[in-house]
Amino acid sequence: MPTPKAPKRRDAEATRQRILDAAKKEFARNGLGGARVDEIAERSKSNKRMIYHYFESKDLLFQHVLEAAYLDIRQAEQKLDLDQLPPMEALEKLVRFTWNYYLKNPEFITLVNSENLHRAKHLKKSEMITVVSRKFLDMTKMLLDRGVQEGVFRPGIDVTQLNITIAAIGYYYLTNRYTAEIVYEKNMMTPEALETRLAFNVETIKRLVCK
Amino acid sequence: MPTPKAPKRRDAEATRQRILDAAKKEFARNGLGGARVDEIAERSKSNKRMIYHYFESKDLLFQHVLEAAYLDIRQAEQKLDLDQLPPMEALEKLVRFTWNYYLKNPEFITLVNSENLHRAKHLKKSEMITVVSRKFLDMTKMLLDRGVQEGVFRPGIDVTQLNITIAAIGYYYLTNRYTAEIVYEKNMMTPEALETRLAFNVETIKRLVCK
DNA sequence: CGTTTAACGCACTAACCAGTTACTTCATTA
DNA sequence: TAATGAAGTAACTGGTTAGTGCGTTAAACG
Repeated sequence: MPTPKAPKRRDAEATRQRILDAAKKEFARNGLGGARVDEIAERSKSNKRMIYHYFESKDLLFQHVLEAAYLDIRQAEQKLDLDQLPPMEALEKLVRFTWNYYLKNPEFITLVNSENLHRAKHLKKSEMITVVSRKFLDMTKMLLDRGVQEGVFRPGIDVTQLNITIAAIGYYYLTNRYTAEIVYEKNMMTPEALETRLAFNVETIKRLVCK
Repeated sequence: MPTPKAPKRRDAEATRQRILDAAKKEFARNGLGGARVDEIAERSKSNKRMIYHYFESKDLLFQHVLEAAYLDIRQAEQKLDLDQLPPMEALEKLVRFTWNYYLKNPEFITLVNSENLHRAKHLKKSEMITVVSRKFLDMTKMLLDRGVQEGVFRPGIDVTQLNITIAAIGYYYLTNRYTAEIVYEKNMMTPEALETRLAFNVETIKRLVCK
């Protein structure tokens, strides 16, 4: 008597999620163009037919992955509760959060890079992005205004420029670390190197906003 | 009588250069993976056989393009003559130069992005890079020391961190402008927007180094 | 002028890859 | 329990792409 075949469970939601997870890794590692649908199928322990069943095309799959990534970082930012802290402390918390998020979610950076190589054509189709982005802008605008009102930030700072700068000084360091290690002949990813950079970034932003 | 075929001139160096130029554009536009050798052949008014004759493989062609790009920016930096100016003015000149170089040579950014996606495997093989990078570091180190000695810069600033920050605040703005235009709902590339950003960057760096 | 060298280019191939076809297996529910 | 439709799979296809084989032609040089 043959061993009774273990009845294969079916779980649409779980399969969908496994595909999404595998796609995130593959897209982050190789970019949209370099990513292989076969690889995603294998890594998700599913198969190509299922990918096209749930996501229609490689581009649409990428769009889903990207949307999920943006949603995740914006949601995490909202949980920071910045209005519970004095402005300067809140700002420092935001700088540290941004750095640590990039560090712990390296896929985010590579996905965004890939999307910019494609001139944001996937993000343009997403309605969700506008909503979460506005919330993010509101949050930081509020922080900035509060800092000015309490007299700890100088007036006239543009929220967009500040946000871009906070992102830039962390993002650039991490995404360009491979070429930087050659140019500067240093290991950029030792715990000490990372700590040094974070401290430098906090200093940069504090000096930028202070009176 | 048919028009006699104009005898085709042969110029190895010119052909090589046309291939290199076309490759730079194609790699910058589509990344290493997305670039098409056929497209490079066509745009260079040569053909695929010539590309492989001069450059052996797609990867080696990419390496040549990347080396040329790094050499170009480093040479331009050396021409700034920063030691002819007071430290703070020299630093501002460097910040402005870096921004303008990225702006006028958008290929540079995309090539570097692509190389980092591939973990700098091409740059690792290049001996030239180390030489020009050291010169660049020497130049900025000298500037920083001079500023401290003259009492206009605070002591203890790390050259590498400073250089990375100067690059970051310009580079990030430009490379991520497509997604940024969606997130911030602003046009990032109008003359006014560019001017605003450059002014902000100068301010950021000045505040970072001042006492 | 004849021989050699190197630039040049057509046309091919072997591999690869996004997307599909045709089918089986399982879970739900009438 | 049988009908229905969704989940799941293997093998295939048409088009694309990096890389080549081989022949041609311009220039260099004795």
